Amino acid sequence: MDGPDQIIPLLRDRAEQAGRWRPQPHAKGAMLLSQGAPGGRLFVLLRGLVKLTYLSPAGDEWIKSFVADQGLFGDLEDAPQRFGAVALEDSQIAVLPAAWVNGLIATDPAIVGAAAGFSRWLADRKQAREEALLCATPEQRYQQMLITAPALLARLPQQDIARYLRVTPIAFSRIKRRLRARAG
Amino acid sequence: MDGPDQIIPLLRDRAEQAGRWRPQPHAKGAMLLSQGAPGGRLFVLLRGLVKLTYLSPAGDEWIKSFVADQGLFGDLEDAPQRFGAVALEDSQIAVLPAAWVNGLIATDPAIVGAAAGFSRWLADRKQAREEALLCATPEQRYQQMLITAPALLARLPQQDIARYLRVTPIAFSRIKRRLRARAG
DNA sequence: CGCGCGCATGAACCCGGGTTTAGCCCGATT
DNA sequence: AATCGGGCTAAACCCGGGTTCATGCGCGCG
Repeated sequence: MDGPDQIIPLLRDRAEQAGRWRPQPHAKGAMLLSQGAPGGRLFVLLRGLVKLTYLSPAGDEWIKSFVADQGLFGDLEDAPQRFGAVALEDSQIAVLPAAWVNGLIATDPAIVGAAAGFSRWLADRKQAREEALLCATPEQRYQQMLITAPALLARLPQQDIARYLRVTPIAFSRIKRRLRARAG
Repeated sequence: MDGPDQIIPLLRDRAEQAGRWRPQPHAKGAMLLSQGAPGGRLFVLLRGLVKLTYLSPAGDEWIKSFVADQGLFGDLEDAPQRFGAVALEDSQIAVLPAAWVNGLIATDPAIVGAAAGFSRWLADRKQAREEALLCATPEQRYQQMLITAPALLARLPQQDIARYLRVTPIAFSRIKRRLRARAG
């Protein structure tokens, strides 16, 4: 189950040949994608950290996932964006039109396999996220994160960790205190 | 965004030609798939109703989704099953080996498009489910279901609706009472 | 240098969901 | 017909998360 590492170099190579490779810097805090805006663009994160967010009807922000260092996000469908994206660190990002990428996936033999592998990897992660949201408490999700993604945790503001665990920052503070009290 | 309706007739046709089409009846309550068992099989539901379930470490069952009347479930990966499946009504189901289906998807030109369409449809539904779990309360999720899937709700036991909304049956009972009190 | 703003945390209170126990209804079994 | 069992609901109690208000800290800006 390979992540985005297989496909990004391929995308970069093909995009460079097509003269479409124009990575751009985005400052910490920049909104890269706003929910509801027209979609159809694939974002290639080359360096930095990004959060993908849902906006609830009540106006609260909840975090779908993070993309760190190297990764892909966006939507290959030409439909309104279902989620937003905000840079949490200064980031380097290239943007590719979904139509062009879809054409590539349909024709380029080397891309096909990498795209399929990335899709499987993504589906697997979504499955795990769904299972965690359904089966685990916020505290259990945090403990899981402590094990599987300690480096990421260190880079994230408490607010965003909380919004990812699906609690308020205050409740997250209490969770940490509970764990401190239990473990020393 | 098409559902499974496009691809099922194609799968049936190809499977019949390969002598692999053997639909079998399963009684209400039958466990079709148990979490952790070897995967690699695609289930084609032709009639009936099935729930897909996660088992939490604590032993509680939570419902990932329902498949009604006509649909596909299972896993095309050859990995341990991430979720279980139980028939909620007497059902008619054909089982196809994932390896064979994957071969079909790789070679049969008519299948390719239908499979891609189904994948998009599935990804879209997963996205919606994730957003609902993150952004909405159990009560809001129930109200949404009342609008979008009233026919399904009528066929489901209260327990399973609750396990899908991610509350206990008792809390679901309270939610319904609250809504009754508010609306008459 | 001091001011202010945002982030993290703490305390107090409320509310909704989990848990336990009990009662009801209905369908199936004997 | 009587009984048993499972599904649904109700009541009482507890706990964890949401909300609000307040404090402290660190950083940047004037």
